[in-house]
Amino acid sequence: MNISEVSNRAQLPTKTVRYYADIDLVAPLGRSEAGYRTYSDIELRKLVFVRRARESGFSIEECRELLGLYENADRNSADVKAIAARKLEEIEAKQRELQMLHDELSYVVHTCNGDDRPNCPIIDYLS
Amino acid sequence: MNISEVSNRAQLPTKTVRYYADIDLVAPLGRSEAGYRTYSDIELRKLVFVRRARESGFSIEECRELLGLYENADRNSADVKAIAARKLEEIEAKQRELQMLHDELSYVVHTCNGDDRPNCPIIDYLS
DNA sequence: CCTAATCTTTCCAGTAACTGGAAGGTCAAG
DNA sequence: CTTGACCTTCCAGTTACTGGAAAGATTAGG
Repeated sequence: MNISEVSNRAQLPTKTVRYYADIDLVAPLGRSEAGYRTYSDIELRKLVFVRRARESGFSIEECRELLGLYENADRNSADVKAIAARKLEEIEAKQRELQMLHDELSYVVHTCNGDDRPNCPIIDYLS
Repeated sequence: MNISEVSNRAQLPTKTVRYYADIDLVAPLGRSEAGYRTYSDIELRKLVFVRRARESGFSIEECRELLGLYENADRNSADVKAIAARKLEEIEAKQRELQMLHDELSYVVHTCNGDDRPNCPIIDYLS
C-alpha cells in the first residue's frame, strides 16, 4: 500500500500519516525503489488504533505507550498487564465522562418540544 | 469565587480557565474592584462541561457550539433540538470508538496470564 | 515514446490549544 | 506593616497537526 491508500482506509489525512512516520509513532513497513513509503495491514491497524485513541483524547505519548503494549516484546507479561489495566481504567473514565456529556445534551433534546416556539427550557437550564 | 477556586472545582488549570476567558469561551461573571475574575456556579458548570467535551476530543469551536445550545435564546427550539441531536450522534460515535479501543486493550489484558513469563500473546496480536 | 494528470517526496511556515515564566499589583494573617 | 499566597498581563515555547511550494515518480491516453 502507498500512503494515500492506507490514509483512506485508516480515515486519516496523508499529512498526518506522514507526520506519524516522522515522529516514529507508526513507521511505514519500508520504502519503495523511488522512496515512497509502503504500508501493510499491520501498520493500517495501528493507524486505526491511533486515530481512535487520538479522537478519544489520548495524547501522542499516550498513544505511543498504548501501541507499545502490542509490540514491546522485551517487557514481561505482568508489566504489560499492569500498564494495560491502568490504560483500561483511563478509557473507562473517559467513557463515564462521555456518558455525562451525553446525559446533559440528551436532557436538552428531550425537554425541547421541537416546534418553533422560542421558549425552550434549555435557556433556563443553567440558571 | 476567584479563579483558583473555580479551577480546583472544575479540575482545570487556572491557566486554562484564564485562556477560556480570553477567547470568550467561558467568560467570568465579572471582575472584582482589583480586577480579579469572579465566577459563580453557572460558569463552574460550563467549565466542567467544557473539560469533559475537550477530554473527549471535541475542539474549542465544537465546545462553543455545544455551550451555545444552552445559552442562545434567540435561536428557536426546533433548531436547538436539531443541532443537539447532531451533537448527540457525534458523542455516540465517540462512545463506539472508545468501546472498540476498550475491546482491543481488554483483549490484551485478558489473554495475558499476568505472571513473569515474557511470551505474552499480545506480541503476536498484530502479526 | 511523449505528455498530462496524479501520485509521491522534503521542507518550511502557520494554526490551535494550551503552558511556563517574568514582572508586578492585591489581600489576609500575624 | 511586612510576608506569603493570591491575582494580573504579556510574551515566549510546545504539541499536534495542516497548508503550500518545489520537484521527482508513475500511470493512462494519444
